[in-house]
Amino acid sequence: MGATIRDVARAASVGLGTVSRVLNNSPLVSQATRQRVLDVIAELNYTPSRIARNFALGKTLTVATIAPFFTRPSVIERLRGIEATLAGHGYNLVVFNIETPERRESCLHDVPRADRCDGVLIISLAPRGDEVEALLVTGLPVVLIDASVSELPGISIDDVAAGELATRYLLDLGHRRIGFIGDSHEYTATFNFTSSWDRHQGFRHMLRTTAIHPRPEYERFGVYGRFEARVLAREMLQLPEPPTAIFAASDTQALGVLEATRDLGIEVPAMLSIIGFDDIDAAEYLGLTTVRQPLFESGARGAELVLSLIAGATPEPATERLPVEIVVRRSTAPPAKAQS
Amino acid sequence: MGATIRDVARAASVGLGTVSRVLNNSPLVSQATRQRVLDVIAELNYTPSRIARNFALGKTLTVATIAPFFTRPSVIERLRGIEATLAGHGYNLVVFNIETPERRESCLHDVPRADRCDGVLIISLAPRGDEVEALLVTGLPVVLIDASVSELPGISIDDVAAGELATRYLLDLGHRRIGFIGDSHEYTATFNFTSSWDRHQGFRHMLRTTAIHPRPEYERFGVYGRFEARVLAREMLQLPEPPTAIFAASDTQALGVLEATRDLGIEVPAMLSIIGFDDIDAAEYLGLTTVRQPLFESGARGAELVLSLIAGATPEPATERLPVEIVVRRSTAPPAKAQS
DNA sequence: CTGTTAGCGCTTTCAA
DNA sequence: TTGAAAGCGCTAACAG
Repeated sequence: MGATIRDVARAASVGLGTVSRVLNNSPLVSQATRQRVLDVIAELNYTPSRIARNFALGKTLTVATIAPFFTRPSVIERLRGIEATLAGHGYNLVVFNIETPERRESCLHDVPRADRCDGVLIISLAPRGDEVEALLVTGLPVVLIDASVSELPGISIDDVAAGELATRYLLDLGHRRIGFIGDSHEYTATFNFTSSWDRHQGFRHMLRTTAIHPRPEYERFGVYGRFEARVLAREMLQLPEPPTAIFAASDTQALGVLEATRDLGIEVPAMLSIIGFDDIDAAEYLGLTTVRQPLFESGARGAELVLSLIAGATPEPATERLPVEIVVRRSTAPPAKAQS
Repeated sequence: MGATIRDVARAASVGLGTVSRVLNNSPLVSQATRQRVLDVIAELNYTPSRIARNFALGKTLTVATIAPFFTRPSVIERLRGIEATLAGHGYNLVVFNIETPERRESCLHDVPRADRCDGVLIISLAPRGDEVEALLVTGLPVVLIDASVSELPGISIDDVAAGELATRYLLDLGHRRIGFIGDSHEYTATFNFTSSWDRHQGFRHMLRTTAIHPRPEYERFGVYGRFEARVLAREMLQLPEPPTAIFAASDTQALGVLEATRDLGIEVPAMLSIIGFDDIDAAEYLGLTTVRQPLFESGARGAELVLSLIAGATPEPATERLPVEIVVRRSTAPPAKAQS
């Protein structure tokens, strides 16, 4: 509780600096002295003060993570990855949960400051032009996870390509009437989430490539969440000519679609194929076919990246792409009968 | 980036202390001086260094939270509550995710130290005798959330009573063959989780009170999780004389039971009533009857408590009990036919 | 009301 | 190899 480096120095009859040196494993200490100091340290049950150390070093040994909606399984999984690697390097993880646009602003503005943290991780939120500027000005290492911006380093997947992948999978199965359920523009714009939008781009592109006209009634957007998706899916499935397959921008939304089929007595995959995105635990559990992205790894990799930047690496503002893959389970199958 | 309090003092031609005073809203500054300083601060775009401030104050402005298994919905909800109130008070939340007994040890040992944080919150883990001692010795404010120990302040519900409540509800519905699915002792002992155990105690007690003999085959325990619960439930439901109702120690486990009924073609609630615990989002969603406990509030309240202790309140080592209530939804009903 | 000064506990030159 | 000394930027106690 109370011993300071000075107490140790005195008790070991060495200079203050020497104690500091053994603390920091400096090679400039004789074996004998080192041992003596070590003994005294143990005896006094001394532990160097982290605050004092940080102050002297001008560092915080802390990485701040700004994340929207803790409650989303994908966010948590990434946080787990971050926490695990940070802990392995003696860094603290301080978290900021964003649930309103106001808080997004204030966190983006206040958190990235050298006296608060040594680096910052931002999950799923793409900073806007001026925000990027502000971030850059701080000089602090910033890395984006699940978002990308040309001026900042990031870890992400290629959402457009992943959207194409999912769509192509459905197409290859023989589906031609394919629906998409994702986040509404108004909603994503508030926070500047980009993944749902990108996946939708991929969806559209793949459809066009296959000479299929996107039908507006097959594309519905709402606030992220199971409930909202369920409502949207219900509407879509009650169309005179409903889709035979639905691509949901996230597993959570796919679960909503699944609920809708249950509400309507539609058999999956016999009458409707569903593909989700993320591969959260529940997906495996419910037999949902989905596009798997490395969630935990994205966090771990992002943390490694900030750590290396903190250690002095030059910030290469490139987005590192992680691989995705389709995990086929029980929610997809060829359509009941052929159609044009 | 660079301006220090000294720069401000110089530019405003005042003493160092005066700047500090306006920074800390001390009333001992004339309005005129204050304004001048404020102007210079704005002009220089100065922000006081948090690290230096912390060092001078001997505080960290940080609360550490030790939580097992981020991925559990209940843990996340509590964390949300903690984050929200901490943020509202300018405190940082640094989190530690426990997924192994080793990490439990090391966190419990290393995290609660004055140079790391000003207070600590521990979720769902009850420290053991010697651990409590060690905690007490640090002199740091420690509050338990969803756990209780006589020497430490805590926020919790009365799990035994809640277990009785759930059981009584089933009993009142007319059920007599009631099963229980909870965490195995080996599992909870590793981390020293206590809630499942306590709920089981309540279950047993209420059964006895009603003169019903607990049947060993109606009580199954396994590692926490949907999958494990599903397996256990399946076994239980395939008994020659299966229970007509099951009380699961958590909603997550109740979901597993629900899956089991689906596997077996058992109708809920016609053939089997299910009651869960926690009232996580999915419960409402799936129409699961459950015992609701204030998750978010427990975090918020716990955070308020540490904050008050940090502010100097005397640590009253009492467990504050939060209320629980049964939320009746579609997974419970009277048994199909009367039985003794 | 306000300026000055003495640390907080550690790291890091700089000499020896 | 080692000791001594100079801060890191801020707060708080002490004179004015």
